[in-house]
Amino acid sequence: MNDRSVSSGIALSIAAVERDTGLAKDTLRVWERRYGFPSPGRDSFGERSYPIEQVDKLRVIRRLMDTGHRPGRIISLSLEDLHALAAQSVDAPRSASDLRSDRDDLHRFIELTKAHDVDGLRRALSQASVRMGLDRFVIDVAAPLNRMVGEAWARGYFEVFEEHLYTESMQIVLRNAISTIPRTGNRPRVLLTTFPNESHGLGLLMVEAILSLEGCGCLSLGVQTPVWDIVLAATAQNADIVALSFTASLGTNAVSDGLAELRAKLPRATELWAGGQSPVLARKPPPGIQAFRELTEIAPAVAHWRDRR
Amino acid sequence: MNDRSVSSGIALSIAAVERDTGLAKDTLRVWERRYGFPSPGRDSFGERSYPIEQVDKLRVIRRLMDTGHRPGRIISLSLEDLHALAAQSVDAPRSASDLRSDRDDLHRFIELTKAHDVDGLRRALSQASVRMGLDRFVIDVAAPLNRMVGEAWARGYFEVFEEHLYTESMQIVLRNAISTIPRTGNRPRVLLTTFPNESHGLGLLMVEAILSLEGCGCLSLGVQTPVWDIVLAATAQNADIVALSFTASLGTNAVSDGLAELRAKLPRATELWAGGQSPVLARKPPPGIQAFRELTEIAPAVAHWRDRR
DNA sequence: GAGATGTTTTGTCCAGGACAACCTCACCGT
DNA sequence: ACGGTGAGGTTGTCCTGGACAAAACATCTC
Repeated sequence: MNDRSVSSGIALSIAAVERDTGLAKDTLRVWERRYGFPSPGRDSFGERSYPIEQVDKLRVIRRLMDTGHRPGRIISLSLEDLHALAAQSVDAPRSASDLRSDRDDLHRFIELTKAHDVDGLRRALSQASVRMGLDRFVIDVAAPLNRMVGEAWARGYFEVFEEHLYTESMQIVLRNAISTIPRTGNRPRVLLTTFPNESHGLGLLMVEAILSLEGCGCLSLGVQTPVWDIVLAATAQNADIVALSFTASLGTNAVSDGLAELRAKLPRATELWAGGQSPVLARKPPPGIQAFRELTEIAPAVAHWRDRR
Repeated sequence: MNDRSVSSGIALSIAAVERDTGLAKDTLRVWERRYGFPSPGRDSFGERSYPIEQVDKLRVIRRLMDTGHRPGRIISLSLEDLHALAAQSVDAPRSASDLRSDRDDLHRFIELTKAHDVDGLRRALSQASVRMGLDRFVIDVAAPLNRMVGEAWARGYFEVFEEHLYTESMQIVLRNAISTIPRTGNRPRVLLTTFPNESHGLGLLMVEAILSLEGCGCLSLGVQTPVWDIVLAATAQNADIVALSFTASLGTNAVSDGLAELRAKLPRATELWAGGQSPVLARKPPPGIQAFRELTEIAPAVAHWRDRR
């Protein structure tokens, strides 16, 4: 309705910052009030005008919060300190399952992405998937690679667009692989989707790959399905299981509220499976919902479901 | 942070309504103040609690606004009147290019979607694409079908999840078809993406199909790339053209602001192409930006680009 | 009819206050 | 040593009511 957010290269409106950082307008204002950061200038209409450097810092803070940090503690740190913090929290949990050799292997893909060699990346991923088999590829390559890419971004090594290059390539490879799996259409029938505001579809594809290999009848609605429509779809398709995928980008409460709402509206007999990086799932699995921390838990869960029939 | 939006089946919090309708919280409050609708109840904390029927009506209003209606004029109409209005604005512009026989053909796909026969739909689309050739398929089937599906939803004929079923199937078919086109990697090199908050990737795929058939070197970043990262990617990839796709869902100002910002940051030599349903593109093509109303304009534009070299 | 000029409509921004849920941590009893 | 409990700090989201620029529309003039 106006051009408040035009920000010709130098500064952004509050709406543009919300768009680029994922932080709500209310949150941006209250941080300014409480912590003194961000400290936007004002344009000729008296409205906030955020310098690009502050927006960059906000993005890094947002990312660190996704990994468990709290704003009050980190908001006053310098950009360098924040990057150091990101690198440090990455190094810490490197343990058992991440063997050195695996990581070195995976680094190849990271470097291909960094070199912007999309064709090479796609070919390498595709080859790996064929060589290892889709299930091992998803669990041993796709999943850890996703994490590494996220970490690379947090450390400032990757730009957002490089993350997009990777995501797009991985999606294409996964979709391709899935389409070669013969559709048995067997039970359990699984409906796959994400909540609104959760636009990350990679997790969905990984789950779909594993479930399809297990011989489940998968139907993906793609991303961002409103709760009520998930219910309608599950009923219409007579789904045995509704599977949702989350990243940390979706707010904690959006996850727990949405799950509770969905559980309430879904028929008793329909199971609700939730997986992904959201902290909610790690801590307290809400009642009536099966939370997955690892992709490896899926196959046993399917077997268990079949046992119960 | 709390469970305000839990809304156990009966009513939604303002955040949930924003999520499900795409109307900003501020807008919801100001409509209530001005028009008396929506008129949410209050929960035990004194916070707005929107009955599900009002949310449904809001969604329809939102959709009608995308097609040119103004809230003040339609907000007091009943749901039936709104549906009638939707059906009417659909019938009106049915003219030249939409021949009767074509539409009957396309109705087959609509009915397959309505029957939730995903496999059948996917097969039928795939066959059509092979039979007609990808370029004609995109222009004569995919594009009008998209419009028909949107209209079917506005009329209340489709649920959101049925739209998702259609979208997902069409995406799979298009991706499949695109992957069979030999990658020449020739000029012009085109970078494809959408702005943040524009999560609809179908338009992108249709454009990618046409451009690839024309022998362009396409690179898609997927949806929702921040402006600054589009610039970085275009520079890194040495793109000749940046192509953006819009639906009417992205706010008018978000489109024009974003385009202006992007144009300012992009190198002069890089062309900026924008296409889709956004009203902004129809009315006034902003300076330095090439606006496309129809997919058929793309091929000549590519030819024209090559002429200039 | 085309263009200039007023008027209404509409979305977004603002300030500053409130509060429930969450997190942290010191304290206590076993 | 350790699990539980409660006080207090932290944090995101919601609230009210006001303001204003841009867009859309209506009206008048040549």
